[in-house]
Amino acid sequence: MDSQFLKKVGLKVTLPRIKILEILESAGTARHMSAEDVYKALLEHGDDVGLATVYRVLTQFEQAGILTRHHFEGGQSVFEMDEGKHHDHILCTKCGRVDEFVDPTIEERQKAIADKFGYTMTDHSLYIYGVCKECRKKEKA
Amino acid sequence: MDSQFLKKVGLKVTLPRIKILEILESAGTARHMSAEDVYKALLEHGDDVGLATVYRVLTQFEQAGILTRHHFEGGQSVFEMDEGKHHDHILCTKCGRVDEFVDPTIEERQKAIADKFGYTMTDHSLYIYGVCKECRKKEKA
DNA sequence: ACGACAATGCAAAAGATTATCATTTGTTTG
DNA sequence: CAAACAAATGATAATCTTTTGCATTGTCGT
Ligand SMILES: [Mn+2]
Ligand SMILES: [Mn+2]
Ligand SMILES: [Zn+2]
Ligand SMILES: [Zn+2]
Repeated sequence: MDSQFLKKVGLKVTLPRIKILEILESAGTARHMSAEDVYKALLEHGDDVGLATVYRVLTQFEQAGILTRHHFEGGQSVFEMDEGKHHDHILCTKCGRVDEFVDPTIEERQKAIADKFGYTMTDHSLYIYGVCKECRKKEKA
Repeated sequence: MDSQFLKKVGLKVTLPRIKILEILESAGTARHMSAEDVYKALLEHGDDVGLATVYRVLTQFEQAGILTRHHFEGGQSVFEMDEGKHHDHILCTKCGRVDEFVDPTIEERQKAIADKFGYTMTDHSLYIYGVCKECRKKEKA
């Protein structure tokens, strides 16, 4: 949260890092942001940070465990504050809406599958794609 | 399989398309190939096909339902012959090994989650990442 | 305040994929 | 079978996202 946090993970407390943290923390519903999203948000706030720095800092935050990186369909990486609790995502392919969920049964089954194939599981990614309720309404109209 | 298949889906029977089909069909264990992989395989066979054509044809085959496209971690799209039966993947992050599985319980739970959130599910992708047995052995040594 | 070293910004580079367009090839027709 | 037309190809340029090089600036412990 505060900048002492950065020191703790071995990163110097710089203006770009503080600003980027602020953006991510105050993102609200738009928790899932690409580097470009973060960059634009910074500019809108009047903070002039280079795009390359945004990329660098996001990667550092990811390695420090502050952020989680996702690979939604469509190319760019998206990041979100790591709130400690793992979750997966369901996305609307029409409007880009994102919802989060955790399903203990699925989590458990994944581990079982890894075991069965002799893998030590390090990570997994599950994305469900579909059309949300609002977008279905619009389509009918 | 044969080239009449191409006609059926509205694609002209051209040399590049036939060659690319052959590569994909005879891929064996290396079923999952990137455009670059296919391109290199063609060159090794002495078939001079342009990289742009490989990209175009793979996309066309995907749209025709002959191929399935996946987004494994690491940037490039990978393709595989569509054998009709859906499956998910578990990958070794050390050696690139890929295994395939189907878990009815997970499939079912995904549908339930989509319902719960009011989505009409159109697709989903599940990748489990880990270290395979062979690679664990090597690490210990 | 000083100095060592990390961090930044800009521009160039890289990697993957798509678009452009002149030329070639496949398919249809007579 | 050859002409005619449209579709497909290949070389290259362009795009998009992300990374890198490097000179300059900023941070932090002393
Ligand atoms: Mn999330
Ligand atoms: Mn597969
Ligand atoms: Zn929607
Ligand atoms: Zn392995």
